[in-house]
Amino acid sequence: MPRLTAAAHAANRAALLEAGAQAIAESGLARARIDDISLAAGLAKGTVYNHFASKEALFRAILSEACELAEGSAERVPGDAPAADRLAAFVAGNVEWATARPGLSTVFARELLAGDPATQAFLLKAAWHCVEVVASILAGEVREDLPPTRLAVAFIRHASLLLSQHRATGWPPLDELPKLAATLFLDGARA
Amino acid sequence: MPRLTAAAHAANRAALLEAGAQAIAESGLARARIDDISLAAGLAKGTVYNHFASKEALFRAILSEACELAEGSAERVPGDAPAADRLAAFVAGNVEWATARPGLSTVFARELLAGDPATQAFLLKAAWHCVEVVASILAGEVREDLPPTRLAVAFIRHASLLLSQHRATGWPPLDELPKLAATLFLDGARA
Amino acid sequence: MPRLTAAAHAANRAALLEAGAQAIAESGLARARIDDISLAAGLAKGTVYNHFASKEALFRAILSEACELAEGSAERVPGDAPAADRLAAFVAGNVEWATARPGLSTVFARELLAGDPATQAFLLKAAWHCVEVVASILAGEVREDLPPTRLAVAFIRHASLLLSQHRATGWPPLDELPKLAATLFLDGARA
Amino acid sequence: MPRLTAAAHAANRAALLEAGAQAIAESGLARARIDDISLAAGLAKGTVYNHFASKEALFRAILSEACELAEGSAERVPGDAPAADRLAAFVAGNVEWATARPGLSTVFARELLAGDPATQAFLLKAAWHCVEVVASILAGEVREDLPPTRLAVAFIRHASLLLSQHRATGWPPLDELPKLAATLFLDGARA
DNA sequence: GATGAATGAGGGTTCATTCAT
DNA sequence: TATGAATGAACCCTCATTCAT
Repeated sequence: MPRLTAAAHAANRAALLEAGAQAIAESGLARARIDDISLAAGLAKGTVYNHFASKEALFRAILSEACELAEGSAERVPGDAPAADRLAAFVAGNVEWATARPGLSTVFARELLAGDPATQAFLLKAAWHCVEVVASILAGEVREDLPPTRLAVAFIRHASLLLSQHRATGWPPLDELPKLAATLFLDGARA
Repeated sequence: MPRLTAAAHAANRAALLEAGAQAIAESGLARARIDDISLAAGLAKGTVYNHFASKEALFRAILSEACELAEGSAERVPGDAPAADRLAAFVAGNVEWATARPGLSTVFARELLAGDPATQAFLLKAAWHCVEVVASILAGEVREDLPPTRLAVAFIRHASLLLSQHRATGWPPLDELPKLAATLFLDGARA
Repeated sequence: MPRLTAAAHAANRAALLEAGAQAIAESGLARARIDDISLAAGLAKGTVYNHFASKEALFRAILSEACELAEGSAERVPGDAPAADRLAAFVAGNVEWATARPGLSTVFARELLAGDPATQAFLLKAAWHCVEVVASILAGEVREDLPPTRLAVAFIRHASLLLSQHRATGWPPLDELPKLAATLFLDGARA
Repeated sequence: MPRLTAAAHAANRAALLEAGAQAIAESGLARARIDDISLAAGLAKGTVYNHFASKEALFRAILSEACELAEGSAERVPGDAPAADRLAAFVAGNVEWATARPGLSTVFARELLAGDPATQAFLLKAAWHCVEVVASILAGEVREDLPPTRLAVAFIRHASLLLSQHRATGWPPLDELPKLAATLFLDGARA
């Protein structure tokens, strides 16, 4: 008989995930401090360990949550539209949660773009449905010498790259980003 | 101070840069240990501090060296060739030193793709000539709505992304990578 | 308060004492965890503190229970028998409860043999009747230069030592232990 | 080329062993603090880890040193004397270093008398020569039903017990302890 | 300049204890 | 009274940096 309602427990967990994502986004996993994370979540340090076995486990949970959001974006891609629109819809879905959860998406993007091999493998496995959806959009659409699954991974990372460039420089504007990502990838930048 | 000593000093510094790049490539800046770096360079821990004021300074020096190599690649781009070939030549030059110095290029790519804003700014400033060369190749070639300098940065990061994907998965093959990077970027993946 | 509740309360307390003794026997006081103890007793962590003010208090209660069992053994020593038999009977009584309560007796023996001075003083005070009974058996029986009370303490610890050696190595066999303890102590090991 | 002479290094190590033994004797392994130990040795906390991989490793080194001293006592036992005198000489040798190194001998005795099985096994292995020497003294001297090696272990622990009783109560006096230990064990306490 | 032992701030993790339910 | 999530003090260990040799 838990003394805490399931809702309260989930709220604490969510607060820790959010605070953890923000701290890790700012400082990286190694320099983010458990103490800061728990305080930012309005909890004491020890409470972190009631929810996650270790800092590393918290980190994995953050990545998993990001993957779930990405999977959600993949699921909402319309089935019957031109390839460019479907790709743009996928990106737009991701931009949406990335805007709502900047810390989370920063951590996700960093690991997707530059994480160590084990973490990248973890991400791709956890978000494999995204890869499949993108690959199915690309299949039949792209040059025959380009393997669709590889290309799907490249596209997802390419979109992350543009989002990170938006964050650093303001370009491309967020509302044009999905379409630009899709167009650049499918048709290139040539005039 | 005799010349030989100066040569030895430079050799030690180079060894530290290389060992530092490898260690940071493997473990990240925070987890790379000065002790391991100095040992891998065949020197004692304290010697690191005769060459660099701090771990952070060593890190900056590593990034600077990578930027110099990138600048070298930019300088060797032919002046009179189709845009795609010139872009590919720039990428090929970078692939070349990246192959010879995998640790160095891994650190460079990681920071270029996912470094914190200050580090990205440092890199772009140190390798600004690369951006200008790429921008000059793109200028007049690309759609009018795409700002060449922004696009140049995007291209450089895009090429880094493909190199990192090659390292993780073997695709794209190294010999096709420069051309693929240029073509994808200019013309897209469409069949 | 109804009788049944009181019985349940006592049962809980007994379960905590037994679980505590086992955990402390295995891991020592410092490393035994309240959480494990309460779980092993089929209760929640907080309940421990409804019965004992602190881990230290639980530990004292465990020692007290062991002392009560030892006192019981002392009381059942026959009054009219040769000294060796009476000593052996005392040891046999202790072996009996030690067999039934291995955790408890392990904790007791450890503190008796190697506890800090305060704990040893606590034990001797709580089991002083044992010392008196053994001393009264020894009085008049042993060499004049040996103070009976000191010697009684030595005998009790000596018997504990043999029991601990039995547990570690299987020797001496449990059924011979009481007699061996008494004989060794009174008559020595000489052929 | 070490910057520290071997002597200075050994002195630091010895200081840490002594300080560690004292701290562990007082508080037990679990409650002894590395910080206190290093300060008592006149060094900083981190220096402990230049000599020992962990608190546990320091503890093992302390036990090993005690075993070496015990082995030394065993080696100095005269070869041609009555069994009781040889046993007493062994005990006297141990009393000697125990007097000089009270912390060390307290830790040793605690583990010998009440350590967990793994630690007891470690001690007996490291001080096995002691057991052999005592067993060879006892062989042929004791009743046939008593296995000499088991009995040797019992004797060594019995002597430790008397030493611990001396420390707690002042009895037996230190100068009589070796003879008393040998006589009690061989001939018993009977008048 | 090179060395490497010493330093000590820093932070992850544990777990006895509390207290609202 | 029983519960168990929250708490935060405590402590081991790491490792960048210093500095005497």
